[in-house]
Formats: sequence, C-alpha cells, structure tokens
Amino acid sequence: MTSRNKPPAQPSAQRSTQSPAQRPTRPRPSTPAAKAEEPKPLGARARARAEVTGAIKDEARRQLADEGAAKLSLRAVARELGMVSSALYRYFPSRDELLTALIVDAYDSLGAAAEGAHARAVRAEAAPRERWLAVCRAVREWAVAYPHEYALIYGSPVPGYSAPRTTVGPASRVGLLLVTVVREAAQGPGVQVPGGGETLRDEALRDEAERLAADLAPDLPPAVVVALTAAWSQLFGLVSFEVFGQFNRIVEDRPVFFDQAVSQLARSVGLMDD
Amino acid sequence: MTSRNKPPAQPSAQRSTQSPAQRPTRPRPSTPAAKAEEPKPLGARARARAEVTGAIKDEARRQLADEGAAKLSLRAVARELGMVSSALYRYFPSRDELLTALIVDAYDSLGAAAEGAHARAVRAEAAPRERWLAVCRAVREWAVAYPHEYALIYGSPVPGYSAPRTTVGPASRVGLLLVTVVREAAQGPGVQVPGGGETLRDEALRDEAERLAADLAPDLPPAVVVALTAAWSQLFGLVSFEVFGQFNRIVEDRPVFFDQAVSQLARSVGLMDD
DNA sequence: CGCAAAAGAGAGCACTGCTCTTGCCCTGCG
DNA sequence: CGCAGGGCAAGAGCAGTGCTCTCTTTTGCG
Repeated sequence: MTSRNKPPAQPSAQRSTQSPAQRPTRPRPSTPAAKAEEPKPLGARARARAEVTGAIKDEARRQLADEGAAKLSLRAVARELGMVSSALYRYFPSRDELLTALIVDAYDSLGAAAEGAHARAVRAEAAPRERWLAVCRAVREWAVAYPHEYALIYGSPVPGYSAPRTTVGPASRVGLLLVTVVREAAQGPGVQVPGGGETLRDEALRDEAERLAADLAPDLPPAVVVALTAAWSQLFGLVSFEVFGQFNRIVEDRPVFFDQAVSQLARSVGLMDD
Repeated sequence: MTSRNKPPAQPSAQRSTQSPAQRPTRPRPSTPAAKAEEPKPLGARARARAEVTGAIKDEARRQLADEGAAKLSLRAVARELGMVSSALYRYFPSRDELLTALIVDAYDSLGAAAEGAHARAVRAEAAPRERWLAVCRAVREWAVAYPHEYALIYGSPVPGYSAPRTTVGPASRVGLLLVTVVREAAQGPGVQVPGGGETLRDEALRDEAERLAADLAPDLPPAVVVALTAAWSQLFGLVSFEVFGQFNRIVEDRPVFFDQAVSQLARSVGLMDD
C-alpha cells in the first residue's frame, strides 16, 4: 500500500505551448458525464467546488486511515489528486482546517450510525435496555471500523487546542441520544428510573446535578442525569481502551466483554433488566 | 530566547537530573571535584550521558507541555539545549524513540502518583472505598496537572502504532493497583464482594471472566474481575472526557462530579459504602 | 460575448526528521 | 607517560513539510 506512485504526477514543466490535454486534475471518481451539464439551480461553479472539496476530504480520509492524523500531509493529498499543493489552499485555508472538517464529518458519521441503530431498535419496539445496548454497540462497531477517525475525535485533540464551535453540535449527538433513550424509558410503560433518595446528600453535588438536569433533561431526576453523563464518558472509556490497544493481551472476547460492561452501565442509569 | 523559563517542576518519575542550567554548549563533564568522587563504578562517561539524556527529556517535556506531542521538534529541543540537532541522535535514535521514552516516564509518573495515594490511604487505615477513591482522585489530579503527558499515554497512539513492549509494564500499574484495592477489601474484615449469582449466565462471558480472573486475580470472583476491568477503562473515560474538553460547558464542578461517578464505580466492583 | 472572478501552476521561505562525514578531545590501555 | 580508539559534537546536505506570493489560465455568469 505504500507504493503510492502515480504516473502522471510529476512536474512536467512543459510551459509555452498550452495543450494541457493530459491534465490529471479531474476529481477522481467523477463520471465523465458529470462535467457535461449542470442545469441545476445550484451554480455549476459551486457544484464543482463541492466536488473537489469532497475529493480532497476523501483522499485525506484515506491517508488518515493509512498513517494516522499526525502524518496527514497536504502535499501528499494534493499529489494524489494530481493538483499542486498551493491549489489546495483555495479549498482549505490550512491543514488544521482540513482536519477540523474531517472531525466534523467523523462526528456526524458516528452520530448517524448511532441514531440509525436507535431508530432500528425503536422500529423493532425493543425494550429500553435493548435500545441502550444497540446504541452502545453501534458506537463500538463504528469505532472499530474506523479507528483513525475515532482517534481523531476521541483521542488527543490534535490541532492547537479546543476544537472550534463547529464541532460542538455534531459532537453531542451520541450523548443526546443516550439521554433520549433514558427519557423514552422513563416516559414509557413499565420502566422505572431509580436513583436512591440518598444519592444527592452532598450539597455541591445536588447543585451540579440540578444544573445538569436543567440543561439536558428537565424531565429526568437529577441523579439520573448525573449517572447518564458519567455513563456517557464511561462508554467512550471502554471503546477507547479497545481501539487504542489498552485491552491487548487482557481482554480477549471484546464484544462479550463490552456487552456486559454496557449492560452494567444501563443499570447504573436506571434501565432495568428485561 | 530564554523566555521559556518555567519552574522545573515536572512529573519526572525518574531522576531529577540537576539540569545544567544556562550552559550553551558542552555537557561540561568534570569539575575537578566531580571527577574525584565516583561513588559507583558507574563511569564518568556514562554519568554524563545519563545527565544529557535527562536534560533532553526534560526539555522535550517542556515543549510537550507548550505545544503538544504533534509539535514536538527534535531540532527545537537541541536548539534550546545549545546543541546541534544531529548530536541529539547519539541519545535517541529517532523522534519516536524520544516520544516512547516520554511515554514510559509518564506511565511511571502516573503510576507513582497513584501508588503514593494508595500507600497514604493504607497508612491512614482508610476503608476500602476510601482507598479506591484516593487512587482514582490521584489519577485525575495527575491528568489535570499534566494534560499533555496524559494525552500522550491515553490519547491517540502517536507513533507508528502499538507501543513497544517497554510500555506494557508501566502501563498496567494503575490497573493492577485497582485490583489490589479490591483484593485487599475482599480479604479484609467486613467488606463483601457481591456479583450476583446470575451475572455470568452467558457461556462466552463466563469463559472470558474466568480467563481474566486467572490472569489478574485468581482469588477474586470472575464476575468482579470483569467489573474491575470495565471500571478501570471507565475511570479513564471520565478523566479523558475532562482533560480533552468533552465536559466543557456541560460539567461544571468536576471534582464533585468525578467523586460521585467514581463512587458508583466502586459500588460496581463490590466496594460498599461505609 | 466579454470579462471579472475563480482556480491552478510554480517558485520560494522557513522549518522538519534524519544521514553522513569530519574532526575534536577524553579515556583507558600499554 | 604517551598514544590509539571511541564517544561525541559540528556542519553540510537531502527530502519532505506547511504556507505565501505572484502569475497565468480557465470558466461560469451577467
């Protein structure tokens, strides 16, 4: 796979006679007809731009999967696409901006996977605990399938620090989905949300819990919202340890282990066994 | 250029290397006195080498804290130390090797912090649950104090992949410590380890649990060892979400929230309330 | 149709990791 | 005491990077 050689990518500086018939610039998998006509209300120019932008992100994603975020190189992406590196800056003002775009896409992809699993569980009228399990499994499976993109969003923050505002929306989709599962369970028929009257003895804890509940789910008991927030992070603790290799030579049967741990998590937020 | 002054307080689980301060060049091996006193058959040459190695790691750690692992530059380290970049390769064969050394040190530093907290709790004859809490708090506090080094070891794997064998020992210290806490509690007087007879219905899960228990703590019930492994990873899920900013604008009072979550974790491995 | 806006090409700067060669000087040996 | 050898630093150099600037070409839109 490292034989990343593309024949026409060399700087054949053949100026003067402008017969650039050999230009390899076209975004790769575009059908030849794509160039033909765009009678769409969306401007043809904008269309082409979106296409190139997508091609850049696709190639960047490929390199991400090959070598990891640290080795992602704008020049290599440009080279592979048959353009010159400076041209790429017409689409992304910096390498970090490209990475940010990939981060947003990854959050969205993970969120969509989780929401799809949830929707399927709802359609199958699965019990609340089954829905919880389905969402968690979807997260894990997405992470195992796309480890580098998972590392991009749940590993060390790669760019300067504190991802831009654009990321906070997509980033919270999984968390909100977990809230939804518990909220549905609480409204549903037989499921009861515990929490133990004694849980919020501490005053600071009660304050925090009430603030958290007010922000996330005013219809749920504050103690449950605290447990939910913790479970949210703990789910990603489980997934990160598996994806980042901390479970190597320790946990063998990961799916079984994961199911068990995540069921315990469900219990901790009040989703009882069937 | 010396604006990079910081109190030399670094985790440095290894020797603290009397950093040779402002000297621009030359490790200055021997004041006459220094050469006279060799307490060990450790040669003066090896001594100087260890000192320079330590200075390199210290400076690298400083840059790590400033800019993160991605921006760590061998040349900048060498520049700051007053040597030329190529000289640095006498001490570390590559940038990744330097990073690996920092990773091992970070694991050791974190492990020492956690073990210190545990030892203190034992000396104070704290209850098992208090010991568990002390260890978890120590982990969190270390991570908050040294976020970049935490990211180095619990964030995305930065170098090629799969850290070398050298890291597996130090990496498991915290996990083993958690096992120790529960094991002590199980042997102790009043603490009872639950697990519920029904927990291991599934056959694959029982197999996995028994294998895990055999490897880690043959004297503990398999179900507890499973819960312990999960809690281990979940602890780092909590810490990672805080350090990596996932709790920004969501959790305000982090210590209180953390204590609550970690107490719940203690319950999940059978450490009862006082 | 024509033209301004958009896009690409290419050179260039400052930086990086890493290699290789050259010489210095300390050290351990005879 | 002297001297060879080896650890060590210095410097040049290579290939690659992110990013900027200028110039030319293209192309969609009014």
